[in-house]
Amino acid sequence: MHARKIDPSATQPAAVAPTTAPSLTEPVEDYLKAMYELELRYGVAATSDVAGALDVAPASVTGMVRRLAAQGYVTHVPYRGVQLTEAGRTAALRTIRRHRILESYLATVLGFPWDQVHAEAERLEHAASDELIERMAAALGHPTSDPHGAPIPTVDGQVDLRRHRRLADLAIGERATMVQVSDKNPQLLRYLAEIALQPGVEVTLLARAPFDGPITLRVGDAESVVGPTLAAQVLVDATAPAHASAHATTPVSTPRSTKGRASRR
Amino acid sequence: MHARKIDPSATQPAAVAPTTAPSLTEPVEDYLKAMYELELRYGVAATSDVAGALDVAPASVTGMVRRLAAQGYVTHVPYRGVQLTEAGRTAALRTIRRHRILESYLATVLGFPWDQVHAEAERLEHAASDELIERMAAALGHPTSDPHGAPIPTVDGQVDLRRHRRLADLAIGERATMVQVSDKNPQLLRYLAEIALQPGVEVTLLARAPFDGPITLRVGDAESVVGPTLAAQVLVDATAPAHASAHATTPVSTPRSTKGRASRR
DNA sequence: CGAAATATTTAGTGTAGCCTAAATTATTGA
DNA sequence: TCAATAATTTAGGCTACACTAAATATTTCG
Repeated sequence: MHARKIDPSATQPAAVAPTTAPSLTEPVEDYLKAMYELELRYGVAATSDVAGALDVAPASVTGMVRRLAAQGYVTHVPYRGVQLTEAGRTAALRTIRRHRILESYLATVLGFPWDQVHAEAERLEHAASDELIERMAAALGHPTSDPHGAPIPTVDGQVDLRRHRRLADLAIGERATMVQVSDKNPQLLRYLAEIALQPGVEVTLLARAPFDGPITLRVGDAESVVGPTLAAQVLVDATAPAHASAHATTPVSTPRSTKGRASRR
Repeated sequence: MHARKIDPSATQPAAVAPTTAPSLTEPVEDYLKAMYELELRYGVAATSDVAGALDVAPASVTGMVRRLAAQGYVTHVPYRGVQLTEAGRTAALRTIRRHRILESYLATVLGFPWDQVHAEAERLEHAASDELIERMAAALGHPTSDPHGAPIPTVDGQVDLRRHRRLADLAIGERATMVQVSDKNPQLLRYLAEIALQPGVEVTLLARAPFDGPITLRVGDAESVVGPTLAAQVLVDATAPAHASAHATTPVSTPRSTKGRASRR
């Protein structure tokens, strides 16, 4: 072979893309996860929303965003919010996968009540190795959703992004299957467990009092009356065939260009 | 009630002793654990030994020791080493309990090979809640030793401190039960697994070549020849009655005043 | 015993993340 | 439209934990 011209810009070590996972710090993983979730909901992650989600001062978010942008995990237009890059999204989904598998394992295998698994997974998600996570997933038969019904991203970053209807929006007399609720409010979760309103369960909206009044439900065989705030947080799907637990294999995709999403104020 | 004089030094919040576990940082837990183990072996933890155990510079240890002493976890005589206080020992034993229960759980329930559990437990021990640890312990039937034979401290800080003989020190023809080996050397552990030399197994020392030469063993039904370095790391007990696995209930105690222990150089 | 070797501590730095207060930019509504 | 309000960033600090280099104490050994 003959000599080749060498691009001088290539003589420096050139920041080779690491083939191994770069091992992010705990705060970094938390920021990326929070930003992913905000971006999913609002199209963009606002500084104050991130601050609220992580319970830190807005100024701290600005500082972290600077670091994350320098490392290529986010793009940032000052005063305009943050968007994850591909690398950022990948990292966020990895953390979310760990979190949800941990939640599932803690609830299913170790018998944790479903209102406690979030807090526990929140800490373990930063410490568990990939091997541990995959062993847990295998022990569970590779679940596709966590105890609260949230979809578990695959190892290669695919997530079920289907949106669900809110229980609050059912028509009177309409029947549906409860599919999901946020894992972040233990009191709410305890109450839902009490009235047996959990993923996979059949619900019928029996009545809705006017002026945002209480909503009467049939849950399984029992009746419950709940407030509109609760009903807005519970997601449901039109009642499908039979099998109640894990979602069957269904269309799945990664959120690509999110541009042109609804902005929010 | 009448007016009282107020001690001005008491007007600041006064650093009330926390009744809940103070939640130590990860580095602090690591330092205390390392110091506990060094103190057990040598009576006192030398700065350079701590540095070696944690793979940090000696100067970093001095800095941390200052902080730990200020918080009451250790006492420090400059140039003379460190001793854990009661609080320090309690914290260290808590971390060690977590570590060993995690190792047991990972090996027994999740099928991790015994040479991998140390590294995994090393990270999880800082993140797992007490509740998780106790649920794991319960799932295992409250084991008293980990996969490498190390005794698991009880919740209230009791540990089995019995010393064991080294395999290397058996007399020729003597038979014993393998009881323990350090969890820190994966290669050694893989090799021991290969020759089936694991806790609970019967060993007989068949021959010892002179000048620190190789040692011939019968392990179960097979014969193996091992070096003296390996044989010095494996701990054994005079072969007892029958049951091979976990130690039965046996005298247990906390290391109290360790003063007057052998100093080491 | 005293010099060389070894262990330890001090001094001076650096980085990641967090904070508050003050400045700046964007948004809203009268 | 523009002033008030809200959101964001800048400026300046702080703490924990690490490092290197230099100073000091201890131990060992000729």
